[in-house]
Amino acid sequence: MGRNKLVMKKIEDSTSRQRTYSKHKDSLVKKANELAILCDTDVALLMFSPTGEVTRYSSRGSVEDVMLRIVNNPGELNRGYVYFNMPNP
Amino acid sequence: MGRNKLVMKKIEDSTSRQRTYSKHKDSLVKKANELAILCDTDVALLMFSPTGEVTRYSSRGSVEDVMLRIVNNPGELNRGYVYFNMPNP
DNA sequence: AACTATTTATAAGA
DNA sequence: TTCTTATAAATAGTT
Repeated sequence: MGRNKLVMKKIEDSTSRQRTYSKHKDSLVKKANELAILCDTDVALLMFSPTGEVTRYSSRGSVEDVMLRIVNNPGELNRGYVYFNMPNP
Repeated sequence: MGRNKLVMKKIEDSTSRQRTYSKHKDSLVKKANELAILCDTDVALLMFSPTGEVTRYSSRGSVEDVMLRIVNNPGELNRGYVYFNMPNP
């Protein structure tokens, strides 16, 4: 989006890549938080910048707390969605 | 966004809440995947629907694999961002 | 760090 | 409920 259409591949220029990461990180956390509030749900988000800096968001307690909800309720694992290594659209 | 401005509070009507959850879930996973590809980074996302259904996304391996990157590199924890229970903007 | 043209997401409506 | 569409929101490239 923006001035040009998005091409879904790695941004090769490291400065642009870091800048894009920073923008997208903020909006991803914002949207995760919106979802948690609007729908009154638990959301946990964890990501690494291209330089290895960690960003964590959790709607309730820590990221680990949200994950423990799965550990403590294994049944939930089998009735949700799992996305692994999605291919480019 | 859309026809009206978004009010950042819990959607009280359960049907609307579930419908909004479903849409936002899909776009959140999409954006997490975009970030992972564009910036060549690890992203993990975990959420629960209003009815308890789990959605998990990870750019590499499982959500647990991404989390293990933190466990295995505790130093990273201290130079990132942490968002806990963000208040409404 | 701000701007803005444009793309993308989505709240209501059909 | 699945599709449409008007509008809000995100953002790529620029300054």
